[in-house]
Order: sequence, then C-alpha cells, then structure tokens
Amino acid sequence: MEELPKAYDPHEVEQRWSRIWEERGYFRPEARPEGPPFAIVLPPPNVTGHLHIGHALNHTLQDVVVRWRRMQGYRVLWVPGTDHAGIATQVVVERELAKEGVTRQQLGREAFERRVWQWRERSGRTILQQMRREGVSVDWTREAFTLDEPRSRAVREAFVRLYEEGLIYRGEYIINWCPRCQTALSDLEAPKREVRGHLYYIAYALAPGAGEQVLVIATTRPETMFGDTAVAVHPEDERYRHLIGRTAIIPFVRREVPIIADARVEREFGTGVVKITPAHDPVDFEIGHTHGLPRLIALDPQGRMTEAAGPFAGLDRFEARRRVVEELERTGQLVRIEEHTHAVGHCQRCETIIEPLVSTQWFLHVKPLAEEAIRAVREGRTRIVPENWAKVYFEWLENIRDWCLSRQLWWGHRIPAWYCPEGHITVARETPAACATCGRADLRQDEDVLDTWFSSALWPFSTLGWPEDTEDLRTFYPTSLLVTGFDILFFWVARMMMMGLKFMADHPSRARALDPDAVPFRVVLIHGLVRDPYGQKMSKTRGNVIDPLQIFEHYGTDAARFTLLASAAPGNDISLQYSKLETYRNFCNKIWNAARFVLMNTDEADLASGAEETAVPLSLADRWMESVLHRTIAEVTRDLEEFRFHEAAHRLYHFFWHDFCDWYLELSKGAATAPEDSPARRAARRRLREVLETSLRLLHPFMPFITEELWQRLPHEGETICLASYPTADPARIDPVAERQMETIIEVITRVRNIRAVMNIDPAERVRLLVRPVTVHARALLEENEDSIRRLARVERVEIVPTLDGYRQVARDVVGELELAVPLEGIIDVERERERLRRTVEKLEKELEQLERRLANADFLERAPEDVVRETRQRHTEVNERRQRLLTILQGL
RNA sequence: GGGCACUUAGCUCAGCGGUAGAGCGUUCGCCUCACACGCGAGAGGUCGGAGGUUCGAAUCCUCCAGUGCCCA
Repeated sequence: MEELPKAYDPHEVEQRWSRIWEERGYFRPEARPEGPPFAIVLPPPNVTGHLHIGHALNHTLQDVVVRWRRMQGYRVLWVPGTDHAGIATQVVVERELAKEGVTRQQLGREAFERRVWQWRERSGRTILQQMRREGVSVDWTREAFTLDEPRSRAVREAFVRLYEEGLIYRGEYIINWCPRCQTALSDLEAPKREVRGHLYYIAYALAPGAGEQVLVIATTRPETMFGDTAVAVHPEDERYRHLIGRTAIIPFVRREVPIIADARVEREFGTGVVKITPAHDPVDFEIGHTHGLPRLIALDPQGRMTEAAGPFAGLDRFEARRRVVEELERTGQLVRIEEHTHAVGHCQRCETIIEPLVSTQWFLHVKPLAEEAIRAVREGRTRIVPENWAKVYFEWLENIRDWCLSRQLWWGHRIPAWYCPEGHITVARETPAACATCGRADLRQDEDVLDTWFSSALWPFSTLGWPEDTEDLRTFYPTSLLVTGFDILFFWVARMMMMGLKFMADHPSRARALDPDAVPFRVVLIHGLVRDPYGQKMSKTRGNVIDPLQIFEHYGTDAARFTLLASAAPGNDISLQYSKLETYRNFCNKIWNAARFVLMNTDEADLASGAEETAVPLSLADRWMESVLHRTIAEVTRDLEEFRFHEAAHRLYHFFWHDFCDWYLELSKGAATAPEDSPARRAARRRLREVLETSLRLLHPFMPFITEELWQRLPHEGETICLASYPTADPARIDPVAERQMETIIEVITRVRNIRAVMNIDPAERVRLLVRPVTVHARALLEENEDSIRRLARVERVEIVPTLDGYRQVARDVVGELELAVPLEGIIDVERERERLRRTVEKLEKELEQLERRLANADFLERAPEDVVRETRQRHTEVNERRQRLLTILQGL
C-alpha cells in the first residue's frame, strides 16, 4: 500500500474529484434511473458578481440532503442556475459605466444590453466556478438562467395567461418610484427604514367664514403641499367637526381645497388635521379615490418640483423642502417644528429615498393566488421548517396588495404587450403582426421589463420544461425540498407557491405525474444568515465581508462545509468563527490520519484473506464499536430526516474523533500491529477497515472530497462513494450491555491516567495496577480486557487481589465493582492523594444530595414515571457505594 | 404601533420537562512507532431578572429588562 502524506492537502484532491464527478455524470438523475425521484431546484444566485458565504451555506445544506438521498438510492435531480436579477445587475453595470464616465442613456439601450450580457457571461462563469469548488452535486446538464430562451417562453406564457384571465392589468396607481434608478418598484423592493426627520406644523388659511381663520396641519413633507387637493380630519373629531365642508388655502399658490372627513385620519397624529396629496402618498391616494379628489402631480420622475409648485418649480425635492420651510417661517405660517422619527421607503438596491408617485404600470391582482398559497401550507401540502416561519408567511399573504410588475429598466423580460396608434393593447406570446383590436400593423412594444421576481416565481417548473409537458415535469414536480434564507420568503417562496399552484394545477403533465399535487415543493427549509465573527451582518459598507473562496482555499472545502453545517442550528443565524474552521480543518486531518494508520496496517495478506479470521470472536471493543457505530448511523439518519444538520455534524465529529480514533483505534492497535501475520491480526485489521469505510460513507454528504479520496484507497464496492449506499442502522448490533461494560473499562483507564497525572508520573513509566473485583462478573470483565488496560493506561501488569486492605503507599480509586490501587512506593504525595480523593467525594456528595432530595419527596415517588424513579434509586445506590468506598480509603490514609 | 427571535462556561454557540453540553481559549504533563492540524489529565456555569404551572423547569406560562429582525 502506498503511504499517505502526513497531513491532508485538500487542493489537489478537490480539483481532481469535482472534475471526475462531473465528467462521469454521477449527479444526473439518469445515474439512478430506478430510484424514487427526489428533486431540488437551486435558488439561482444573482449574476451581480460572485457568491458570498451565505450562498456557501445555502448550497452546502442542499448538497448534504442531495448526496444523502442519492446514496440512499433516490433518483436525485438538483437543478442549478442563475438569476438575471434585473435591477440589481443593472445597478452594478451602471456603476461600472460610471467609472468610465458614461451613463446608460448615453450608451443607448441596445449597447447597454450588450454590456449587461457581457457582464452576465463573466459573472455567470465566476459563479459556476465557485459552485464547483463548493462541491455541489448539481446536474450541470440542466443548468438554467432566468433570462434564457426557455425561461422567456415560460414568462410570456405566464404573463399572457394571467392577462387573459384578468389578473394582470394596466392602470394608473400610486407606486414606489426610485428617482435614481428611474423605475417603479414593488412594495417589497422599497423597504421602510427609520429616518430622523421633522414634523412641521403649518397654518393653512381658511376661506372666509364663521369661526377660525386658520387651520394648523402637521406634515413630514411640506414640499408636497403643492399637490394637496384636500385637507382632512377624522369624522368623529369634535375639535374640527364644524370645519368640515369649509375651504382651506394652500400657501404660496393660494389654491383652494376642501376640508373633508375621513376615518383613516389618525386623530393623535400632529394636530389631527392632515393635508391630502393623492398623487404622492399611498394613504392619500386611497382617501382621494374615495372622495373623488383630483390627483395633482407636484413632483416629476427626477424628484423635482413641477409647475404646480409655482415659485418652487424645478427644485429638487429636498431643496424644495428647505426653501418651503424657510418661506413659511418668513411669512409666519410655520407654527412649530418637532423632531420626528418615521419609516421611509428606500430603494433596496441604491438606498435612495423612494418617491411615491402616481403612474401607469402593469399590476398583478394577487389576492386569489395568495389564498391558494395560504391554503396549501395550512393543509400541510407544503411544510415550512422551522414552522414558526409559516406564521410570517401567512401574515404577509393575508395582507397582500397588488404587485407592481413593470420596471422602467433595460435588463429583463420585455413585457409582451404591444400598442397601436389607436391606443389598443395587444398582449401575446409571440410578436404580433397586427393589433388584435383594429388590425393596424404599426405596433410598438411596451418599453418596460418585468420585475425579476416574476421569472423567479416560475423557477420550480420553468426549469423542468414548463409550459411543455415534459418527462422532467411529470417526474420531478412537485420538487421535494426548497432550501432558502428567510430574507426571500416573500420575494421568492411565497410567489413560487402562488405561481406553482396557479399554473401547475391544470397542467397536462399532472395527469400522468407521479404526484399530481400542484405545490412547487413539499418542504421549505428556512435557514439563517451568515454573520461575521462578531455577530455583525456582513456588508460591503461595513467592510467585513468574508470571501468564501478564500475560506475554502485556506481551510479546505470539506472543513468549510462542515463548519457551516455544524454552526447551522435550524433557523438561527451563524456567526462564522475562525476557530471553528480550524477545528474542522483539524478534523479533516484526523480523518486523513486515521485512514493513514489503517492503510499502513493493511497488506496483501489482509486483502487476500477469507473466512479464517471471521471466525475470530468479536472482542468487547469490537462489539462496543459496532454498537456505537450503528447507534450513530440511526441518529444521524434521523437528524437528516428532520433537517438537524448541526446535530448530525456534532454527532459525526464526536463519533469519529472520540469514539473511533481515541478508543477503538487505540484499542485495536495491539492486535492490528502485531508483528506476525495471524487470523487475529487480520480480523482486527479487517474490522478497522470496515468501520472506517462505513464511517466514510456516513460522512460523505458532509465532507464529499476527503471521503471520496480515502474511500477509493480502501477496499470498496462500486465506482464512487457518491453512488455507494448510505449506511443503514442494524438494531441488532446496538448492544447496551457492551456499551456499559466498555464504559467501565474506559473509566478504569481514565482513573489510572488521572492518578498518573496528579502524581506526576513520567508518561513513559509503567506502573503496577492492583484490582479487587467485587463480583465474579467484574473479575471476568477485567480479565477479558486486561490487555487494553495495560496498553492504554501504561500499566506494567494488572494484579487481581482479594483485598486492598493493608497496602500502603498506593493511590486508590473505585470504578463500579472494581477497586483500584496504583502502588507508588516512595513517590506518593499523601496530601495530593487526599486532595484528589476529596474532590471526587465532594462531587459525588453534591450529586447524592440532589438524588436524596428527590427520593425523599413522596410526590416524586408517587407521580414520576416508574422508570425515572427506578433509575434515580439505582443511581443513588451506585453513587453512594462509590462515595462510601472512597471515604473508607480516605480515612485509611 | 403589531409580530417574531434571542439573553446558557472568558468568547462563539448547541440543548428546550427528568443527573448542565460543544468548539475555541485556559491550567498541568507529554514530539507515546496515524496525526503537535497531535496525545493524556484538569479547572471553569445560582442557564438575563421576578413570579407561576409541575413530583420535577435552562427547558412550559406570565410579567419585566436588554439585544436583534420583520411588518405597519
């Protein structure tokens, strides 16, 4: 056997295997044609640049599930792809252009689109390279892009059908407008942020009449007063009831507006009197609609004041605010200013303050779709994990408003709508030759593109060939699982639910599908964000972004993956610790070296061997190892089934390092490294190889590269560990008696080591060990494992004695039914020994106290389950026994 | 304003009804023939505070304080 290097070097191994895996098509579902289908679509990363560590987490979680299911024999399909990310990508490319001193308008639409395509080629390539390094086992032959031809067809089909059903409409409504990006945005793309501003109290003059001559209104945006078409109070507000129906006068422009009553006015806000600006505020828009108020546009798409603002026309909105306030102050109409913090919409991509504007856009009437999406989750057809996110999902869908679909961007799916000079609209799947209404041929396509999330919403079926009736759609839809961050629960998950239910329910593929339900996925797994080592959110502005590639490079992909998995408690954020990366890098090295040891102790004779050594009876250590291994297999499998990756990772770590390496491997060394070839030596070696080989398969979904590399070097069946079978637990091999017995032996070894450490015995020196077994069982156990104790505790010989009374100059301890003594003539430090024993006794007494308190409680004995009471009693006896013996020893010192 | 989550060892975090856990750090001793990316032995916590439910609470409920996130 060729010897392995002393340390694991991931670089060459990772590159080699990701190439081979892909070339040989292991990750295509066709590699497992007979298995039950299992499908995942990858949340397509944006082609805005490169992947971040959050993607690495997302991809790793999916890859664990996918590799595990594939090994279990499922016909696994994992579809990769990228998202054109309309506004995000456009903003990035515009920034690039800005460095060259060019705007997209200067470049022109076609040239700009070419630039973006170039960008997407480069970014797409980078992303695919990064994903290969992550070790993701996707089917690259099915790669998709949200803006490629098949997806465009899907988008047009979806749009046209929704339009034909009247769910998509074009209309003039108030929308979120980004004055920098020059586009409309959906509500989701205009998140509200707290802004410290002011509340201005302004005196509006009243048109002559009985009573007051002025009315004080409060507003955060005085510059919009030029768009006011009313002033409103609450209908039940006694303070102002008598003013309803009178007329107020807008300062500077001296326009007259009515005073109206509307229940949507908050009485507690400011003076309880508000200005109504239907063209520039969503609530005012609604109020204006109810009262039939005109919409007067005071701000243009650049965020500048229009002619309606009279003397302020042409000013930028913020400059206009300053000037209006100044002028109001000068004319004495400014009553007062208060500090005021309020939530203001900001452009998700460029952070510019949103301007609510009335504008003609395309909308989707979402309500009926949302109802279906709610029902599917309520009925459990799709399960959200962890389930508390379901509440958030319901909350959002229940309060959903129509979705503004159109964007005034140049990067995206053009809206499939054409206009003729008569103003007729033709919405069609293919470019129409003539107007559907009047037949005129001179058509002009809508300039706008669709919200990028419209195409993303179709992803679970557009990637499987929809609208065609394909084999993939019949086989893999509904997909089995969706893994994503909570940050796009609304943007993406909810919308996929709506679209999937809308378009797949009556799709022809369902008739012959394996699963006729229309939901896009059976389970949605929500994970947290990856934060920096201080728990801070990573962001470019903070400058704390960790590059996943550097992490993979420095620690190795398997270590990085394992770190993410071990840190990912369900639904919780992760703060990425370098110390953990080191820990799992070391773990890789541990695995490597365990295999190195096994391979160094494997020779031709071992491999050629047959039945002879299977007759060698299993030792206690063997039975213990089998038991622990199978229990671990059962537990890891259950963890995976329940998406508890972090628990599985911790279990595997503990199993491999502390059970397998620290104990089994050490215990096996005696037999496995014997100088002479013998059935016992071959049996020991064979068992070591088997446990290692099984462990590698168990670990493979978590650490694909190192496990493949080592597995290939061990005797194995099959071409690749990727398609090897995942270990299954055999309950018959779980042996609690063997585990308990082995724990006793381990404890004996640990107690002796403790004595050695406390008494400062040279690690090289061998000591004698005297043991008094209390029972014949204990004696048999001791005799059977004498060799192990000798080697691991560095004991010269184990002497079984009928009594330990009378031995002087010994350090003593008690383990179950075994009393131990280590003779230390001349070197024993009695004070230390006393201290050592006293510490142990103290601990035991503390525990004893708790146990006694419980057993003294009549209610406990009466009401606690029988087995709990029994265990408590047994524990009490054991602890008390040990304490008594140690006390006796202590007194004899 | 409404909702959700979090507060456990020096640090970062698991655990979420029956004896307080991990990794790192820390103390002591070791280059023991797989591994110093290692081996062995330790120390370290009244589980944010106050009530309540329960035979039993870090774990369930209520309130309070602090932190973070989402929605209006």
